[in-house]
Amino acid sequence: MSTATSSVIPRSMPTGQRNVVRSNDSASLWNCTLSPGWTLDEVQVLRQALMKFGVGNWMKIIESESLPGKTIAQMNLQTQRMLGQQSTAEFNGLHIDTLRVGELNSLKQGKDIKRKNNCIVNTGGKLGRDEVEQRRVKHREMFEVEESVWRNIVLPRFDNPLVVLDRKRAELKALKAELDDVLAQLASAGDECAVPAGTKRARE
DNA sequence: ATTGCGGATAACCCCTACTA
DNA sequence: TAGTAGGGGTTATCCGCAAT
Repeated sequence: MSTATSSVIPRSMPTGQRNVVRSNDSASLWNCTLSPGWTLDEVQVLRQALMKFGVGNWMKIIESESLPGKTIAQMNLQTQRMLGQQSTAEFNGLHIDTLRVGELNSLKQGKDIKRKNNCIVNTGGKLGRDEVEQRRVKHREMFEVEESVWRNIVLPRFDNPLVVLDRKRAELKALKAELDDVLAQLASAGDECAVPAGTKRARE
């Protein structure tokens, strides 16, 4: 079979020669289902949340209930992916568009640029507090969006699936109790209406 | 031309140590 | 306690190549 092309783009390799689906490609996450972890919508919500609350303010994002079920660790990892670098401290508290930083990081080349999963990782020693602060000031000048913009960002709110599950369990428990009550009433009513066996047989 | 296999690579997430 | 940095395991996907 000639190499079949498809509009489906592999998520795991967004660029390159192999962005086609061949007949012998297995049914897999990228051509059948969403990958586990993050959906595109969730990534966009996180991007908006970081812009609104600032990088690193995970508790505010959790309290906003815009990303139910996501842990701080998951959000931090996804932020690293969007920024294109592992170290996020230098963006802490900044209201930035993380994908804009990520685009610039993706263009960086050089022998001192070490990447892991497309994220630039630290190769030198850990940055000192002063250097982190210097970088933060620089990033604020370069990337921070205007306050009037991030203040007006409205995040979607979703029910926490765990809360919904608990609510449904409580509902189920109440319904079972109600059912038991009704059955007990029926049994009680049945006893009261019960016709002596002999009488019934005589009527038949 | 098509199919199947297997090594290489990427994506995702967990875990732990550490810091403030 | 919250957050950061980094290592590493698991799984999916890519892609070359041999066989049919």
